[in-house]
Amino acid sequence: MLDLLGTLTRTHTCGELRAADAGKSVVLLGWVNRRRDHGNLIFLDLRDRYGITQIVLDKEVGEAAHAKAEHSRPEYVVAAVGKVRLRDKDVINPKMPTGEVEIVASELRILNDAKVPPFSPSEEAIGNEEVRLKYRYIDLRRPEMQRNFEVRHKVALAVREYLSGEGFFEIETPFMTRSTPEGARDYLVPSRVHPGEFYALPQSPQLFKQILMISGMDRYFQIARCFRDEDLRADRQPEFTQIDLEMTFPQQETIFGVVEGFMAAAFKAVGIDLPVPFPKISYDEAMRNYGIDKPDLRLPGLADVKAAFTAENLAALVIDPNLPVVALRIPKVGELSRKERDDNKPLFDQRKGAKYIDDLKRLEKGFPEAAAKVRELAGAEADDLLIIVAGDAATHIQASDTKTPGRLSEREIAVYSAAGNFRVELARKYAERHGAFAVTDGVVTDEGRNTGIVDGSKAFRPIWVTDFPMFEHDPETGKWMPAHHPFTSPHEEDMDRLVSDPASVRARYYDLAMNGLELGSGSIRIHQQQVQQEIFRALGMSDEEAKARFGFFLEALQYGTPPHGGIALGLDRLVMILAGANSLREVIAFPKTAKAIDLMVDAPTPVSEQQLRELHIKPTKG
RNA sequence: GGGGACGUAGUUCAGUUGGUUAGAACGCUGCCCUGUCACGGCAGAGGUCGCGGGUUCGAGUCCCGUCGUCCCCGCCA
Repeated sequence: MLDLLGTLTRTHTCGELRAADAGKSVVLLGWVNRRRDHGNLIFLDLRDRYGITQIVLDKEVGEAAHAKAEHSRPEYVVAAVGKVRLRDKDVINPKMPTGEVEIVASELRILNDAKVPPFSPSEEAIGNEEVRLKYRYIDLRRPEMQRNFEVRHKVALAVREYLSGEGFFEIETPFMTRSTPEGARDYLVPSRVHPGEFYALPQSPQLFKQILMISGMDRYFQIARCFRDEDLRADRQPEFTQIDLEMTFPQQETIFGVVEGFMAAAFKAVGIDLPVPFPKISYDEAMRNYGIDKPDLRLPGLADVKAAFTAENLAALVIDPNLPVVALRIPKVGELSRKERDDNKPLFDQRKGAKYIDDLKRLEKGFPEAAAKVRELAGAEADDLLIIVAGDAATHIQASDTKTPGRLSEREIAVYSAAGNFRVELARKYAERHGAFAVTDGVVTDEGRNTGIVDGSKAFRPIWVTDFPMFEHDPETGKWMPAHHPFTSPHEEDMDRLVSDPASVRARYYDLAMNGLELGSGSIRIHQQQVQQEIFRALGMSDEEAKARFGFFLEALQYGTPPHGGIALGLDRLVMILAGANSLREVIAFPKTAKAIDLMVDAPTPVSEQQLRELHIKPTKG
């Protein structure tokens, strides 16, 4: 028989009572975390979002309350009425913030019972994610998850406060909008009123926010839900949240300043000092130094070691002398065994004509001078893992190595990115040995938040990546594709080469990367209608097609569009980094599986014939 | 669309060369216990070895298919 709450009111949370509260009469409400039954003496650990407090049920103090405790079980919801008592010195629990006190309960009410849960929120590690997602309400009771959502809340709040203080208005844009197929696939919403027609869920509020600039809103932001119907990854969910902003009359640096401001504020809100401004690197430099456009600065970059080899050396090693020769170095990993090297083979992408040398001992035997020079150029310590990556002279691959002065060729990029990806894979695999990733784990702790600001300069390494190429060449279609989105402005001094030499055109486009993760992208937009049309043409889009897809926008551009620009940052990814999590699912309350299923509500599902008829939809399958 | 890992009790996992009645820990149930905090002690319950088919005298174990979860490539302007 369950008890009624009646007029009982919570006086304290389960995390706040301390020695100074001794003697107070209190009412605590929460879930039974654990029960320790000693016969005539029972301990209940009562848990809520704020912590755990021990309740003592002594048969001699209250027989009825003691009997209730005998019947209570983990996850029962109970009310404890009693007095705060200082614990004797020898039974103080130093591991708990409330460990100096306990509640001597005179009354215990069982407000609700609970089935035996498939796993306990009091367990440290739960492995089975399927079960966690199905019983998400139990999973979310775990202190770790509650902490993650506290971080998420604080970050979002700090961003809002900061941007508001900088004059940004938070403005909502529609969820049901027009399909403008660009990059990702749209989620479509059928219209009942307009047979055969569909709304689309926004992939981002891109065009709306640009139109808000045309509208003279000056500074806009939104913590916006976005939808993309693409395959999932650990860091990609079909619906996700972006910190989206746009402003009128910015220079690139103006936007960097705003982002650095709210990032610092967000980190400060969870107790971390994030130094500003963030370093900057051009796309080309990023490729040369890290082999990737989202560099992880927690580990050393690539070193150019071509100078270590003579032409004869390169020929003997079957290395293409016209392509880069670089060394990747991971500290403290040490020399790899034969077996380890074999195991690592699949981690290297050999498809694009790159090769690597990971047996430095053998290189030292055959080419002692070159090997010594490589070590020197790479700045390698004795216990560093050192691997050389170069172009394979024996592979003839179909890739353009036409060189635009000042830009990297496709083949050069292939070698750099093979090295860069290998570096990332190995760094992840040997994370325990080099220890550079461990710092982020547990930086956001209760201790950190309570004792002041922690120095985050080593654990969190943001970097701006700038000057991306405007176009990418698609080898399959032979067309030039926008490297990013087609509303990005080219550099003013590159404009005249839009048609004559598209590969050399730089975009006023920038990414913010942190710890090897792309946190966000933005750009200075095109604000002149003619330029926008030229870009569409350069992309092989006819004027008619452009008009059909973006006519409303091209029209809007003609009514006094100010120069404008902005950025969108993934809130989920940001919180994931702060929480030290390795999946977005840890920081999204109700996420989807890799197959885009919600295991708790079981979505998607078929719908009734009736619903389909009303929407004028006839499925071809199922 | 492709590659890889995994799937055994509620949970985490073990299960040898294919061989008797499939095990452990935690959890769960009952009894005992007044200072535990991962309480302890005794007793007990709990299994379609993901599912389907095949090979075999015999399959958790081998083969084929299928489903599910995770990771990666493609994809994600």
